[in-house]
Amino acid sequence: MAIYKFNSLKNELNQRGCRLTPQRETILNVFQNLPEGNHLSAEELYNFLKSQGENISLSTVYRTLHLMSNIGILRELELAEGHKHYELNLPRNHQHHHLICLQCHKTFEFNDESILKIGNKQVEKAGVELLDCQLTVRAVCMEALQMGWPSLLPSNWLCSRYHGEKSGELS
Amino acid sequence: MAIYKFNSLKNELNQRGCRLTPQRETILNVFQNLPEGNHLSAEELYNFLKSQGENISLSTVYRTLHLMSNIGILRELELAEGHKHYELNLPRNHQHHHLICLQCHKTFEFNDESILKIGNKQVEKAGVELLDCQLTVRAVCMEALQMGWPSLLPSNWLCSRYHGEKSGELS
DNA sequence: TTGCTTGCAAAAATTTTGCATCTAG
DNA sequence: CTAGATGCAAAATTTTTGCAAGCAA
Repeated sequence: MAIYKFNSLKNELNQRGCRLTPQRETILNVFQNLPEGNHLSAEELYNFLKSQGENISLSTVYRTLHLMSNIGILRELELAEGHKHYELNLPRNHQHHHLICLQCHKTFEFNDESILKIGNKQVEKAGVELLDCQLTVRAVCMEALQMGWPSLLPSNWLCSRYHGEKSGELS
Repeated sequence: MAIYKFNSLKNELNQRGCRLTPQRETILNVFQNLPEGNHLSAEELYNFLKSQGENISLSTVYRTLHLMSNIGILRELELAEGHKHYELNLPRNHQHHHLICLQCHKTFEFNDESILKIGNKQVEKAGVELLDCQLTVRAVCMEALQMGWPSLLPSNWLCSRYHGEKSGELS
């Protein structure tokens, strides 16, 4: 389950002149233990760490998220409004994709191997190196459709599933 | 070139209990005249409008961008760090996708018809209605690779192409 | 040791909101 | 007319930064 053990992370970082600090290790661990399909924003990660007794500053959280995304260890997700979310960037063949309802921000996940093939084709054509490849489908969910979206939907109606920004909580 | 004429936009809005105001029309026009491949953030749109002598408040810009994205007239892009960008959500068969270098934020566009097919399959399976379907590929560009990314890349090196957040300016 | 990292607090950047006023339908 | 929209200014949110002190390699 854990993709990055202490040493592979260390190498990954050292190779770039970065260091493996306890904070970075802790943060990566959180992501490794996150059930598939969950993802965290900077703030959520910060609060989660705090709730676990880990005292890592919010700046460090932001800096770590950036670092790990730029390296390709994490992937940055743009699901609903507000903040970015992050999750582990699994080996290519395990990457999944997202379908989001713009009404309730509910997120569905799906896999499709041909997506990576498309990404690879483009990457090859452009002569660049692929880090992450994600398909994002924005849609309107069944519940909103049943409520009569678009014309009959009360302007401030909220899906029963809508709860703030998130689609999935840390269980 | 103009997808939405006055009346189709009006219908699109009225159908949802929204009104066609001069501000909304002006903003849509900006997007319709934006060369393909360009996209604007809220701030950029606001400044552009100002430069054209249009006095539309920043709040209205934000409110309009949200409205139009939720309706499916605009699509929200998550290219590089910082702010969201928006562009016209062209008819399905003209949608394009993005490849972004995480080092220089340079954006390449590409088309691939099979992507929409994948999106449609998922949308059908989930019983939702598709609004937008975009593949985002994050990568490291050739210039960074030539500089020796990852190991040899000076930590604060910037691609020659890097210029702030944007990949393309309003010409 | 040396230079990358951290935490803190302050600042910047981005987005949202309340409310009085205005206006499209 | 009336519900929806705007502009303004203030507030909230989200993210970045400078700098002294700490620590991995």
